[in-house]
Amino acid sequence: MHPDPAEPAPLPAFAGRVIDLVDTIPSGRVLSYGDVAELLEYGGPRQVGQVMSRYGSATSWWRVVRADGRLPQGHEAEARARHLAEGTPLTSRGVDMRRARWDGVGGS
DNA sequence: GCAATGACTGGTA
DNA sequence: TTACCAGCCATTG
Repeated sequence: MHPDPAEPAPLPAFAGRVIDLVDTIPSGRVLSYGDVAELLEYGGPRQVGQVMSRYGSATSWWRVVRADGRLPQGHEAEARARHLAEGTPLTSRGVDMRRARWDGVGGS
């Protein structure tokens, strides 16, 4: 293989997968951090959170929430506004996981 | 190479 | 119901 000198994005392998998957989440649906790690068959929820913290701004980060439906720590208000605009099922706590959780396959 | 970090999770009190 | 604790594991310093 030839090393490509024009590679400005030395992203960690995991980061690229996370961003790609998050970008695939349909509007109005969400995944938990643990779900993302499980679908990627790699790492864990903490690793997904770290990727979002660093590179999340480049994708629909608000569609990734905590397993209990709470919004990302430190971005609750902003995420909430995004979900309201997309029509995501919400509860008083955050996202209604029973209705908004995406299975990663397209099944409603 | 080693130690600490973190947009987490599930279980227990 | 809420609050706290230990485990988790790639990435970063």
